[in-house]
Amino acid sequence: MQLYNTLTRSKQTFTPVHAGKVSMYVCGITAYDYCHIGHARSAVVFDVMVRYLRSTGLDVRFARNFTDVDDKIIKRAQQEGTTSEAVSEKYIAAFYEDMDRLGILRADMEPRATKYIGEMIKLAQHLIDTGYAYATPSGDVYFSVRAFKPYGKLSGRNLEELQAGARVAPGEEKKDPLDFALWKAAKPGEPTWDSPWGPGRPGWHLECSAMSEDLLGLPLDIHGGGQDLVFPHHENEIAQTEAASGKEFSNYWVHNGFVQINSEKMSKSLGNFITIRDIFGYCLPEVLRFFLISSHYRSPLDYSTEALDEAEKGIKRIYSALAQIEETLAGTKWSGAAAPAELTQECATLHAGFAQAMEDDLNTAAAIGHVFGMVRLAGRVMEDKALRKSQGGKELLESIRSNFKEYSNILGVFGSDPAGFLLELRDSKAGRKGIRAEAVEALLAARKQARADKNFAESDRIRDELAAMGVEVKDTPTGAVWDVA
RNA sequence: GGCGGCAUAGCCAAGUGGUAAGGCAGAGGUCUGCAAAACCUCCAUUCUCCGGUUCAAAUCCGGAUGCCGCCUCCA
Repeated sequence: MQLYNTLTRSKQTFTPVHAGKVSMYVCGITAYDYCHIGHARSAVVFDVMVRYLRSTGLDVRFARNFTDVDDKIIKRAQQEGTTSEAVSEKYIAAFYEDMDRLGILRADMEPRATKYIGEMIKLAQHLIDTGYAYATPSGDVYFSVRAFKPYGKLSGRNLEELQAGARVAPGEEKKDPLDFALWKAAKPGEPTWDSPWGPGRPGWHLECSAMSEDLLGLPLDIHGGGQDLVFPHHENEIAQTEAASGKEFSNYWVHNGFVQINSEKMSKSLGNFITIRDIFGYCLPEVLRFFLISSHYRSPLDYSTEALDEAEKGIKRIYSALAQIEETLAGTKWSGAAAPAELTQECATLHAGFAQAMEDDLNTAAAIGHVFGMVRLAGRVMEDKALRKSQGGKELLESIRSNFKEYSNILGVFGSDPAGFLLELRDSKAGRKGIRAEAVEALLAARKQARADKNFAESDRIRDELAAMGVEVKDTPTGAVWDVA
């Protein structure tokens, strides 16, 4: 497949180091708060990437870390009068809750920084020994950025540019403002570990270098994360790993675009910060997931409830088709007629189109276009009264159904039981609009009686009353069902 | 100030040299007691603007305008 590589700023054909196997490392969360929609996007993007690579037969080994020692965690622990460990445990548990609901597969390896202190100390010591790092009298260890010549290759910056923006915090003993911390000397009230430089804790960038090499070996095939990690986090990881090993760190660097609110970056300081669980209070998790994959992973994505509503309509249409397919295939009598060749051909073309879109830098937006094509095709088959009862129609619907199975395994959406999902979706919308199911059912019972009495005026009056509540009534051969407009 | 990205219909969104996917909304039709869903048809001679290269440009080049991101923790 073609993958956009931040390192080369171009799409490249993805070729793993070892044929048939892929090593992939994605920077996970710092566990100090509930995950927000940006975390959701990153998680979904790389989840789809793993699922897709696996669907093509590749053996993917996937690692995603948890940062469980960090300034923000320490600060949070102090605010809450608890320990860093308690804070990170709490938010890692919350991460799993949210991500499970979003349909994110567990990574094969989910290392935590605090379990890799020994490896990090070794790596820092090695960098000191080889002249890439130095310890200060107070017990900090810094990486000498100028000692690593390719520094800036990922983010496309030169040292002079960086020099202008660099700054030294009071109390730091950096030899150069560009240098960054590998190890931080202990401060009162912080978690510490013993090291050759005295008690302290690791700097943020070091963990990914230590853990990825230990778990996956060098070079990695793919290293991923949010766009904001390009600089300085990933740049610093490259410096650490490549200086220490003399090897390339990762062949492909993949970064997902931001989620924005009103075309602006979401951030706590702007007060436009939305957590995943906030959104789950509004719509079903699968709606959020569908929204996140409905545009290309590198584009900025503007969040709004209106956008979620639109995603909800889209996924509803897909599930409605799936439900109808199930219903049709539940029939038992089939005539011998074959399906028209052009419909069979269209099915094959759409299916190939889906794969081509995924091959092109994981273009889920284009892929979903083909999914809708498949929905329309199914609709045409079932619309034709003869075709829907024919052997050929049955076979076509079966292959459409099996294609959808494949799409759902790759995209992680529309894999639920269709009828059940549609009911859940209805209840979700009803809850949002304050519609009570019992009230609707009571009116429907009255309408049923009116219809039985051929009192269509009354029947329509009740329909109008329900419509005013935002409830749509559908008459089916097995009785009336309702939905929320 | 330095670096980078984006600009496609009412809205969302693919498309990076061969004559504008898809979704939502909208219009007409089939079906229906009436509806809804579904299906069919229609809905950008045109891709922010101005130049240029080319047989051919939304796509490449130059310029302008607007929006956004990074340069500090950040998915």
